[in-house]
Amino acid sequence: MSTSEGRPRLRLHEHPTFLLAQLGVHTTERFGSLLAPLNIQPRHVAVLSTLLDRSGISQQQLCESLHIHRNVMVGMVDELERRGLVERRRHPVQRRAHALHVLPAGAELLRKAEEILDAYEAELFESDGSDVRSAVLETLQRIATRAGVRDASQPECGGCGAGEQVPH
Amino acid sequence: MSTSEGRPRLRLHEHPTFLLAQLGVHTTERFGSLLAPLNIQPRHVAVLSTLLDRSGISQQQLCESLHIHRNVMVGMVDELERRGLVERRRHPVQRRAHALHVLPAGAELLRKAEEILDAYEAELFESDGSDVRSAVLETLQRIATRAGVRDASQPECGGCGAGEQVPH
DNA sequence: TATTGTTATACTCTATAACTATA
DNA sequence: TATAGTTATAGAGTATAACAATA
Repeated sequence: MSTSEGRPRLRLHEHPTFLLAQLGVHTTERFGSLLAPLNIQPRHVAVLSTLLDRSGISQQQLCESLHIHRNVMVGMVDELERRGLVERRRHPVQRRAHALHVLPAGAELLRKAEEILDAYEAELFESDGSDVRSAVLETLQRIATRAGVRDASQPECGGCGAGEQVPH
Repeated sequence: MSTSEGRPRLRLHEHPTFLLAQLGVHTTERFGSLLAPLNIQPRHVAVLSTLLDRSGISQQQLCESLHIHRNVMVGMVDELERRGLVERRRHPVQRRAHALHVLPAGAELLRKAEEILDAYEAELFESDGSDVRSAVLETLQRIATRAGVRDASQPECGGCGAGEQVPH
């Protein structure tokens, strides 16, 4: 009963929690629509991008980076491998692990996807200068760090843009 | 082949699209955990908050505000009504519509939920002053407007914080 | 015993459609 | 015919568990 009449109730869009939730769903959905011609989803972009940055990592490492569960990752890598975009190779030291590599077709597809992503984000920031964009990015990264999301400056931290949860 | 070697590839967390997606999922999950003792979810907070602001609206109007489909809303209102938190009354002019109202128990539960939400958002913004917080909020609202989310300044625009999609 | 990858099953959520009653 | 609400069914996605191979 401490704040029962002092300050007026906030509407949903005055709460960053709800704004972030709605923005996250909306941008993912929109980016997914823009990716449709390439026949991939945002999560595949996350996988390809991570693998291109850190070639040869295991599925397990990939799972930890993207917060996608092992069971789900199997199917995703299956599909990407079937389409000739990535490849499972023998791991140099751990024989029970696979070493994942992006194939040329995968790198080319990623390049096209990133063009689409860049265009979409340019649309998001419209007439804003690069200073505003970097300020917003920095703010989001800071909130992410505070929210408990792994340090956004670390290369092993990724976002899949699809909201998958790891079972516990 | 325009940008194939000029600028280096951006990591996932340098893309606001992926940051927003991950933040949206994370904050919703975290807020949901904090709400667990009240036995409700973020979407229920959105419903109660909207109904308290606009008492007597129909289910259809509530659906449009929160971007939740009619079919899903039936079950949500059923549950809230069963728990004595909201009530379906006769609509004064449209006999085929229901007029939704928050009951005292629902208002009390919402008050507790908003205390939890305020505490969580204070944690998100830690040592930041109210000026930083309002700047971030304004930025998010501006991006939301640009992204095509309905004008965040309009009272009939809400976010459910759960990512439900309306079938098309 | 713990880890990596895989498979199978059950469950949750949601998309689609169809229905009733009002207008 | 169109709208508000409801119900039922099927499908997509995911959690849980269990398994084989390796360490």
